[in-house]
Amino acid sequence: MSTNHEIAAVFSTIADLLEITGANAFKVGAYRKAARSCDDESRDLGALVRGSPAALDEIEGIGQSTKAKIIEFVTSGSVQELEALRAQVPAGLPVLLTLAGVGPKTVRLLWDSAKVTSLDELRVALDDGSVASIPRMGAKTVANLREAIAAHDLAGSRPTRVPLGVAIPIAEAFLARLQRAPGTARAAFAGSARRGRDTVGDLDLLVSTSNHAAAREAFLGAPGIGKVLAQGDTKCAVQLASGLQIDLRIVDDVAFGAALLYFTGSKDHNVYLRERAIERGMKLNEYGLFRSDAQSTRDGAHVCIASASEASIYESLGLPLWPPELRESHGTDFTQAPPPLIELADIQSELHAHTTASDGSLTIVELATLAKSRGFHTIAITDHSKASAQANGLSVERLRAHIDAIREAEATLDGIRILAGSEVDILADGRLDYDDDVLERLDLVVASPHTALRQSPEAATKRLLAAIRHPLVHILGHPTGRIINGRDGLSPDIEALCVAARECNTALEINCHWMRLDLRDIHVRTACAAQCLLALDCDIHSADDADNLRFGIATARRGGLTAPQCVNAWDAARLHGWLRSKRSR
DNA sequence: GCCGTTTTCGGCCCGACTGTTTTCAGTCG
Repeated sequence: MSTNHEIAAVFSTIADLLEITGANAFKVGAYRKAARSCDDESRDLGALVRGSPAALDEIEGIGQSTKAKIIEFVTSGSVQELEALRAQVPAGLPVLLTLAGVGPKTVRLLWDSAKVTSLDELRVALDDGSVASIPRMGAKTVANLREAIAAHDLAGSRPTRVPLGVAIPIAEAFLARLQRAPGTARAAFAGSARRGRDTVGDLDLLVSTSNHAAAREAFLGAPGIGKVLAQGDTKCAVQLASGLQIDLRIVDDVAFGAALLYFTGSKDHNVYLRERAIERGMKLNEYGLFRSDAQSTRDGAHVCIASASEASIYESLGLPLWPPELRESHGTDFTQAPPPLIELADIQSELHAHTTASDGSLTIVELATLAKSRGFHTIAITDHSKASAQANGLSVERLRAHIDAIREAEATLDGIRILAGSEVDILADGRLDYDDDVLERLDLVVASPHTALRQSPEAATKRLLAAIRHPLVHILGHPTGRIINGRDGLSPDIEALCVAARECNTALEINCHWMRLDLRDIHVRTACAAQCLLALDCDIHSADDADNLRFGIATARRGGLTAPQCVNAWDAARLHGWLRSKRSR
């Protein structure tokens, strides 16, 4: 776990414990926000404390108290206030907060009235009737508690967040149902999926319709639903058998923009917009932007200032329209124009693809045809190098023959450049898996770490810097090697990598596969600030992999990437000029 | 606990659904 995650966990735990003790809700919220900020911070907090602690002041939601605790944690390994809270609250209580429908008030009530201090004691208290004897604890609540415990036991080792690439197809299947329902005007997914986060905690769907009941029925009648969590006239929530929760909001079409804005978030961005509305004598909710003295419900739509589109609401608040991917709180100044983020249509080449020669399922010609069908001007064939034996990596002899085959394929196909490349292993010590005389013969070299992914941050930084600085390397492939919900991968000093990449004109890859998304969003932010080149590649092993580009684009946009900084968005002349610049011949 | 174009105190987004209640508290997003 990184230092940032550890500190976030400290603040999150403090928030949980404070909440159970009945502390001021705004104080609890401040700790939760501090936790989010630490998790989202791209710089290593440990390094900041040791190098430039004043920089902590720039982090949104970090004030004097939380800053002192960050320093305390980094220098001593613990936080006194957390230890003091732990002494007050039984260790087994916070887990009760994770039960569905159970919040701090309920935990406190169970603790005070039934002497419950752990999940096991709650089970006993439910069985012996002591929970049922508590005021306001009726039969239904007892049943819900039992179910929540069962769900908690079942969830067990299941990751709580679902990869974007798994969530989006589910969202789109639901949207297709909603779009077929009578009365539906518009349907969209919102929430963190629309903001393009690499994983989502749940799915947020929105439908505008003249027939709320039909939309609700279409939603609740979808296959795969394990449990209905809520069903009202404007809001429904279900849990799929897989555990994924899906929330649906149903609104009239006139409020679609306001609802989309509200449901897209982030939470912090909603608070920002709503506070800005208040400052200007207005009120913002999911039905629209209203004069603050006006009726704010759906019935008051006739006096609303803006509601049909997100753009109209931003404009009425005196703000430019911000893309969903940037609606987070990183100290962004939302009064300024957002950067012109890269789009799917900007991508003109694929520079990381595997054939049947190593571990891909397509031939050279099939890959080239696929790239051509996408309107690309260039595809690079980059099969694995010899060290990746598990992926049938190519020996030098096989690589030589492969290069010939690629040249031959290019001669037979019009309208697409086919580059002879390789995804070369970066060995644990930073050396590459082919000698320079072999690399020199390739049009393009992607250097990637595949093994020794648990080495120290220092060793990883040294290893990756060597690859970035290698004069024959064009792209550093999936730099950390992380697999979402699978392995953490390397934790190199990303800022150092970005600075070196800029100096050497080497691109850092955003691997678009939804299991990787590596670099991740916060790393891309660092890369954009350092103005180094980035590559957006699908690491194609089969035809479907090309569809992962959207996920990489989302990650790139979250990092603030614009087209000129992405080598795949360059026209052929510029791209090939850059590739040749790393070859002496 | 954080924050500032009505600043160093006094605020802090807003609404839906559920369960247990005869008007609301708790939870959630």
